[in-house]
Amino acid sequence: MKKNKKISMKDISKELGISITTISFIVNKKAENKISKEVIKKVEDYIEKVGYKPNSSAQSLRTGRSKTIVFMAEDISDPFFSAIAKEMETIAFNNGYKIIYCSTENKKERAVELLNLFKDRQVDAFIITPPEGFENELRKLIYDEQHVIMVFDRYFDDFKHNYVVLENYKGTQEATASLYNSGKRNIAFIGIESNLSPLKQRFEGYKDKIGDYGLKEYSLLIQFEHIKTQQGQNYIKSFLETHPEIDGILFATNNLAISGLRVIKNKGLKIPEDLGIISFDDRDVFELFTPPISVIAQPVPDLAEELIKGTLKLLKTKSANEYRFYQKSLNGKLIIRKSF
Amino acid sequence: MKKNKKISMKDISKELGISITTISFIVNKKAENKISKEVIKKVEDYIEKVGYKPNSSAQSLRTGRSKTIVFMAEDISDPFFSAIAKEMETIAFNNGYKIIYCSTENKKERAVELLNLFKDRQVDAFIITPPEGFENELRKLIYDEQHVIMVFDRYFDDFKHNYVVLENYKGTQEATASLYNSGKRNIAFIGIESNLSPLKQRFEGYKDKIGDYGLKEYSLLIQFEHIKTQQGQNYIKSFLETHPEIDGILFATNNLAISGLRVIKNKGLKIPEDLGIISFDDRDVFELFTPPISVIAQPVPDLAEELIKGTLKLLKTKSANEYRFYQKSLNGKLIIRKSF
DNA sequence: CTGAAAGCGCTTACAG
DNA sequence: CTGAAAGCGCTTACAG
Repeated sequence: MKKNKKISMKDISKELGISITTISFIVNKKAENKISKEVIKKVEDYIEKVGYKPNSSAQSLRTGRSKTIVFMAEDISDPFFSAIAKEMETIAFNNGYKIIYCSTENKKERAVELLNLFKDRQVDAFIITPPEGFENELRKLIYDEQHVIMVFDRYFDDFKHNYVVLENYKGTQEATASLYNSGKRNIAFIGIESNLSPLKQRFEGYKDKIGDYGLKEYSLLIQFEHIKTQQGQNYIKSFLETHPEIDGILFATNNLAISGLRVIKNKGLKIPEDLGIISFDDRDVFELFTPPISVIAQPVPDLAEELIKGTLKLLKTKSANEYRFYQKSLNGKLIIRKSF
Repeated sequence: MKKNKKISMKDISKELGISITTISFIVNKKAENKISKEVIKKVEDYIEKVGYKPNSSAQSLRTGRSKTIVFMAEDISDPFFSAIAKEMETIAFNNGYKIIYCSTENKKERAVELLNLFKDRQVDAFIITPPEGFENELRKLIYDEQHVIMVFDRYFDDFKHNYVVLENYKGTQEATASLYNSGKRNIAFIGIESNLSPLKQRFEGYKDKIGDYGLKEYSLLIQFEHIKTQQGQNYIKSFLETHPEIDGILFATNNLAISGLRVIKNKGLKIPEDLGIISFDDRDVFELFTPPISVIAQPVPDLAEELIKGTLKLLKTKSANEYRFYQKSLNGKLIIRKSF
């Protein structure tokens, strides 16, 4: 079946009459000051010629490191997470790491299942967007010290961990302020019912700002599973109908805004005349919408870079036994278009 | 560092006084008719209790199979490919396979690089969207018979291979017909300059249909790297300006349509009055656009299912030495909205 | 029905 | 500067 049998160190050793040890050192670039220049050259040339690649399973078995990172996204098909995945890819590969992806769908059970699937499977690091209720599993995972754990998009207060997140509180403060500055005085917040840090902080940012202005608070929190459903749209619709005075809406996530925009279109409401709109996260659809929707954009390339570079750094320092927490919080970027 | 050392078969063997062989059979469900019920029970209970998981590197090293599939997408951050990735995920995991992703960006050099990165690294299968000019590498890869190779989204005529693709020719025929039936008589095709099968066939479908109607052909082919750029938009703009009689446009891909819609918006052209529009591939933005854009949607869940199930099937039959080509061609779905 | 043993392809401590 | 050898944790042909 396998036509050309793969070549191993043993084969090279026999062919060149050089010990496996020496070859291993050369392959792993640990030959400096140990092996003579001629031998190195000879081996490297031969490796080049036959296209030898070390067997990674054997390496992993021997070293306990697999050069594999699991990216446990909330949903790999979400534009935000897939953009992050794309950005991380090249940096990971350039450092000899491969990335396995999976999606928790923000469900604790699913996350636990996935974790069990990968936990003992020779994975070096996890980049995780933990769903609600995942604290204990996460804490255990960190405590075990078997893997590097990098938490993304959210974090927990009750224990220390590595994370890369956004300044969500600041983001909605700014967003609320810009709606206010355009003259809106009945500004609503449409968010998600959740204890996850970004969702809570986005709500807080709005509430505090509204408080500063002495305005009335209007808020609708939708359950995660209804964000993209007709049910979710119905909630938004009746929310708007019970509060016809609302003249501005801040959507806490892009998917929420998309559901909201469907409702607004169906009701024939005019943006920005009837309603000023701003959303978290940028997407093509916001720019192409009529009128274009203002957003607080997340700095995807920066987030991705922090995530993967941080993880790789921890992977290195961990084996050197110098462990420090990696915690980054980046600012969102307000992009004003024509929606208020 | 590692707090709780992992348990191995040897540990279980010592603990229970049962040979490693027996334990291996039980773990691999090959114990039936070989090992007594009591021993099986005893071992299984112990495994359950201590949460033993076999070391996958050791398994891979021994068997030569890694239970890993590489998904070499054109671009994992593209909504189409990330949706496919998401759909494949669960089925793969349920069958004990993990998926590593990467993006070729439709560049041959990048694809070759990625291939070299993974080729000898104990990967069982590749699901590939090959870029243009990748035929020879692909052919070699298939000929080597080291991996299962499943080609996605496009195929090559000059050699036989497994693939899952769309009926692109039919798709643009239908699209052209529906533009015609709405009264448009100067229908243009905006596509990509490429020899890749879907791109060629989409163009062919349009040309043949236009020929059937005895209409004049208008076409603009843009290079892959300009699809999302300002340059690409400039091409579209001047194309429309040199042919002001054009009253309908068929866009060959979603990204092309998005660039086109930007141009149309900027020029203040009215859809559907001035221009009827239809695009390949569905996206949120088309539904939310004013007016909503008609599309030929690809059946993402079906494509993904065929892809991963086909790959898993080949992975099984290959080891059983019964090799047949897996070739599927699915129909797109015309979704009529308000854009003509 | 069960077990001893070889070997997959590496890395690395040790010896010289 | 170089090599012999142990061992990572499995699977599987072979023996009984």
